[in-house]
Amino acid sequence: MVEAPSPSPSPLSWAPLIRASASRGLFLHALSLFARMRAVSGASAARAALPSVLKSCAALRLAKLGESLHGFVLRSGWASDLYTANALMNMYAKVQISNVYGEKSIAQMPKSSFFYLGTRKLGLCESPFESSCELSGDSSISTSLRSVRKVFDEMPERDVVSWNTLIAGCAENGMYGEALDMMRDMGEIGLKPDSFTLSSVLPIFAEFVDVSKGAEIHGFAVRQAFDSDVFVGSSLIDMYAKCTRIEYSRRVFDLLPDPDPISWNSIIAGSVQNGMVDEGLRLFRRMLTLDIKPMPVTFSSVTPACAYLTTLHLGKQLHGFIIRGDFDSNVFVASSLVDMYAKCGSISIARCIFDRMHSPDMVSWTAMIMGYALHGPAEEALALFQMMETENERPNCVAFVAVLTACSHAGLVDEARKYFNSMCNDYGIAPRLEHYAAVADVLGRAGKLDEAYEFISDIHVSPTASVWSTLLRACRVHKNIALAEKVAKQIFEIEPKDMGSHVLMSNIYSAAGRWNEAANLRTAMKSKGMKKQPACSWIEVKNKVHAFVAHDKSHPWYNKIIEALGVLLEQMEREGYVPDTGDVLQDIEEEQKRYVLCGHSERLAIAFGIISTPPGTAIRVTKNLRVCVDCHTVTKFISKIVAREIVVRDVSRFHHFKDGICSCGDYW
DNA sequence: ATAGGGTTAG
Repeated sequence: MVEAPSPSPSPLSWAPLIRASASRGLFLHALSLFARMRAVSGASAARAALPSVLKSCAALRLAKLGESLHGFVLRSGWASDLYTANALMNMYAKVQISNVYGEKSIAQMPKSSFFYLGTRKLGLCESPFESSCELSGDSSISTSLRSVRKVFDEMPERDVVSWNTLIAGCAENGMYGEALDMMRDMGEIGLKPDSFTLSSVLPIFAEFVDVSKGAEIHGFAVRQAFDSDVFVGSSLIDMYAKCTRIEYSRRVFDLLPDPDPISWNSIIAGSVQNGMVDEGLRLFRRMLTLDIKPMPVTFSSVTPACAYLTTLHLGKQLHGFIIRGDFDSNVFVASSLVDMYAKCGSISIARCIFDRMHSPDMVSWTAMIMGYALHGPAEEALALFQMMETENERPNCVAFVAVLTACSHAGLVDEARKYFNSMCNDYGIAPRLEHYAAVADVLGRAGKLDEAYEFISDIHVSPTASVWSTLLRACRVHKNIALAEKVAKQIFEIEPKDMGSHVLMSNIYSAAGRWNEAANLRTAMKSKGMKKQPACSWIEVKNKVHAFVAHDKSHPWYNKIIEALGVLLEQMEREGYVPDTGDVLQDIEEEQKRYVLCGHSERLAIAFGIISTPPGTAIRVTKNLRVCVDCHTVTKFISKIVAREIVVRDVSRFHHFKDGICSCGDYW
């Protein structure tokens, strides 16, 4: 990277050399050249090279060197130079400093590291740079920004670049109001916002999910013909995607004359995040066929699609790509892999990847803890949480969602209370609905229904239907009809068309033999025009996904599947299986109910898995609803009869069936 | 010469 020093160039030819290095990304080389130049020529020769030198400093995040260069600029009286001042602003926007310049006079800064560099062996940074790096905490971010502002304020003249640098600095530091005010201010003094300005402010509307303001910017971009700029285009795509207007994102993308890898990533990430995972995968494949090189971010955007679909074979293919591209050390990529393997049922592979990460961040820890929470071994989840705390990683609110979910899935009442209190008191995190829901769930499931009711009633923000419905489910388990009715009333007020709760309540009535009320509820559902989401299960066999809905005869193997189920049913009945028809909502004869149960989609998927794979192969099925009680029992029997491990992922967790036992301990 | 866009956990 660093070329052998050539004979000293004449004073005038240093600057172009330095500029060339910086523009090729050889920042360290640019700094070395600058140091050599300082050693052999006077200060005035440095002037033309300063913007590139400051840029290199910014790129390498060398705060102390940047400050001492600032001192050099002030002492030389070049602070009024437009390009130099712009570069200074940018430098402060990129590095982290601990004091605003001026508080400790920058002009008096020691002629430190970069003069020292000149006498060192030219080459890679050892001490001068490492010791000059400031690795301070969050509080210094706004400190740096105040220095950006100060340079800006003291400039004798400013151009669009000066304004854009300040606006971008504000936007990146969450000072959204200021950024937008400044965009208006620059317009008022006659400087028109350009494509740089727009791509800096558009993420603000993405963050605030303000599509109307974002669309105003889009209109302006179209009128000024900035909409073919890839930077503006990518932030427009992202803005619309974050505002759940993925169709607009797509239009912007399709109109981009020359999308770059980041534009591709914006549309792929947007599609996946909006649930259009197939489209996201299609776009990813198209990107590969167009020979556009994927980047680490591309993989962290696509991998969640496999996690969502439970398509382990696709996920493994992506993992292969990632390893071949040498992206697996990227934290974002590794975290998405941990999550993907956990959600595809391979918790042990997830753990391997997690253990090999050099510096897992909060997202990585949380993905792993959530993985255990979903699979059942709550001890592992709690142990990891504790390990994380001892490593001085500060859990955030999502990490607590994960650990509370682990408690709730394992019925650990005391631990749930402990973590909830620790979150509020030790970490000062305001509990959100997800936290209340997890604690209410575990209380309710433990039979402490009244305590759960009080707990939810105490929530200061208004609880959503989903928080109450955890309690409704507990009421069903503990057969408390009075409380169930009270809870259902609350739910139907908030969410009159909540399907799951109607079904649950109707089941509660049916189970108690109160057929009239159950029937009334069903009539009400019909009159509200509610349609039950069809239950669907799918399974991967030989890298192909087979999907089943209840009583779906469309699968080519349907007859074989029913035949196999019949054989299994006979064996089960010999071993003492009695159908539990409590979950069958319809008011029909018992014999018909049994028939309904037999058609449940996960049974079709499991039976298909058994007859289409060699004996002993584990079977992995995913279902879009919760497993019903009877299917859970049946699957336990089947796992024993055919001596197979059966892994079922339903909407809330994984069930690992083996030898007639399920990892959830029949608690879900 | 100096400035800009996209990513992972719920």
